[in-house]
Amino acid sequence: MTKIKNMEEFAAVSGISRPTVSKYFHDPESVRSTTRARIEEALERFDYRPNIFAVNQNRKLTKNIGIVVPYLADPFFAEIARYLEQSCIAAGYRPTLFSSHGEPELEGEILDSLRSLKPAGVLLAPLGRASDRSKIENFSGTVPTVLFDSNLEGLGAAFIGSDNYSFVSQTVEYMTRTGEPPSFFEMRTPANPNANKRRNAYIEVMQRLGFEPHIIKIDGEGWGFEEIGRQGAMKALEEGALRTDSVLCSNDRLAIGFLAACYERGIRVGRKADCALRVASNDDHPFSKFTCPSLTTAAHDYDNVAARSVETLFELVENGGKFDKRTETLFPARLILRESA
Amino acid sequence: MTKIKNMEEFAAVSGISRPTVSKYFHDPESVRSTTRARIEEALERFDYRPNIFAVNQNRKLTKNIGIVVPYLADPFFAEIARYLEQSCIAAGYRPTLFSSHGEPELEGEILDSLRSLKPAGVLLAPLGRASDRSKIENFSGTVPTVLFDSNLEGLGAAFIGSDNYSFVSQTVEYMTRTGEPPSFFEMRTPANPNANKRRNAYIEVMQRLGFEPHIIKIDGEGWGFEEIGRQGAMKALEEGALRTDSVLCSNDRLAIGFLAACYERGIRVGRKADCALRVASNDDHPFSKFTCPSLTTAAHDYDNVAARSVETLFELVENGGKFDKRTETLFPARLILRESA
DNA sequence: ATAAAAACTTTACGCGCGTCAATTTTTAGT
DNA sequence: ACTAAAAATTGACGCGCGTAAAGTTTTTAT
Repeated sequence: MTKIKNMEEFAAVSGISRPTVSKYFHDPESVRSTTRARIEEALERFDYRPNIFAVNQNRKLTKNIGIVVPYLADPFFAEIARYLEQSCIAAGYRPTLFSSHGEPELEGEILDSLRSLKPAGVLLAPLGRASDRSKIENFSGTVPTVLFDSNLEGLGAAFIGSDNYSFVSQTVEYMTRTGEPPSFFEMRTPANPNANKRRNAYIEVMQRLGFEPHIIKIDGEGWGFEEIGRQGAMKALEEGALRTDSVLCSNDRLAIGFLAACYERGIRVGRKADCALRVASNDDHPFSKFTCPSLTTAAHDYDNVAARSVETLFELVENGGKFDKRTETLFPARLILRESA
Repeated sequence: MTKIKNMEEFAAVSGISRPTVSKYFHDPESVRSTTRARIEEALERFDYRPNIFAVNQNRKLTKNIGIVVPYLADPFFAEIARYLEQSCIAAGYRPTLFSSHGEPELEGEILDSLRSLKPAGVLLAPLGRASDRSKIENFSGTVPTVLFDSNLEGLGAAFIGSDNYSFVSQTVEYMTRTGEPPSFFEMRTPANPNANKRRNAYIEVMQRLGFEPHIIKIDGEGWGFEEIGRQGAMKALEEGALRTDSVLCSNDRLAIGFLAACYERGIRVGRKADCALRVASNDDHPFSKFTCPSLTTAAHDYDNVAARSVETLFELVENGGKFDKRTETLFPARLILRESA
């Protein structure tokens, strides 16, 4: 079996001219079926693959897609990244995964190095408040960009995410229907814009239901939400900051910390009679099934968010990188009843 | 400010010849300091970056490095990947992160697409038992490869990981010293070779200490360890499979499931007097601090494993991709005492 | 100051493939 | 079977940069 060095040689052994072979690799459907058969048969025998660097150098538009998430150590983002990756591959693109690791500077550097990859498009879940708006604006002006998970108003060609109102209204309504109205437990300066939407939704829903909103704001910076939640909960429990026996955490990672604090202090959490506190939350984090007690939460529509994100990006790419107007697509949550509330 | 299209133009505005500019980008130290100053001054004014595809097409050795982990939704791997990424960047390389997502076929596809990236080297944490040995053997014969976390005997130019004996001996010795000897809780057919080493270490240590080993093997396939651990624990607790009040789990993710099962069944876990069971584990998973109770475990030496892995890879690359003989470097564990045991 | 070494410039080729224009072959349609 | 349309071939150029050879300038050392 001779080694095939380049497309020239491969064209020779397959009996097809190089330009036609090139066309085949660009789009197999673009050549006659008999030709395609001959190329694919040669492909079986010689396992040649076009030099990816030469291809990308010459194509005006590459098949590269960048996927950027804010914090990969959060399994939520790892899961969604997985789905996005697979969808891109299935569509014939080459995804590359990046994590900002919670650092705004790194997010900027990623966008820089992404630019030099000349990607056909980018799926970007920004850090949020900490993001360099102007940098992202500049970037998405050059590269077709779809934002997901975390919305930065007006940035990117489209945004796909979850409807935070749907999350909070379901959890609040459930808790008020089955017991006392919840306090809202969140970080004082949340990194993520979803947090603000959730707080506002909490206030609105509580008022609509005729209850007075009560928000517990805890200190802490960074992306170590579990620890922040744990310490914040310790403090809140010590100070008796809860008005009722119900708490709604802004997100599951805070709730994980909250439950850990309750356990440490010997407070039984759950909806059973012998429990002193009910805790619910939002996100349906992969671990929320394994907390003690298991966490009642509102689940993202993972699949739809991810699927719609890639769909939108592909539309954007095929549309030349521009949409007439920026769209925002929000998917509702699904309430997951477990033991904690 | 004129747009710089290529190195030719950049060389012109910087007043240096293109070959010298090319040399600069390959290694800034390789040009005279006055020359370097002029280039860097021009760089300030024009922010030009060499076309990465053209560079990689022509260089015999790229600056690309592949990082492959078996399961990115496990925060342990996300964390180690983060460290590896940053070390590579600091050394002037361009890392690309891949996850096999627990699927052997995907691991193979990643190696294929990695090959076409012509990487200078690859840091590979294989799936383990499910990996296609011959494929990895073939790959590491072509591409300088360092294995980490999960050892496949004889494969890759080197292996860097943790000393499983150190993990288990510390946890077993601690548990026997402070209470009854533990049973060992593990999957019947573990995906990871570390699991086998841990079981053997458990048997050895127990015998050395004069206790009879007792292993509880649970069913389950795949990478959803928490759920496997939870169900296995439910079954084991129902059947009264525990010989003593102590359990050592093969890894933290199983332990997370175990603790969830205990909580569901109302079994108090911990080292206090009112507790019925002690549970310890291995890995120091990022979440293990927030379990209920918090998990006593043996921690990987994350930093050293990661640092040594990249160091070894760089040595390998500088050594032309071959070592005289394959080395295995193991780092000992550090016992983390928390509440569960 | 002078010779040798080091660094730079000029010129030129090649990498592997995209793409175009002109030509030839194959397919499809009445 | 004849013609127009579709597809493939041939030949050639260019992408942006690595790299080598030969000549020129600058630096280092005696």
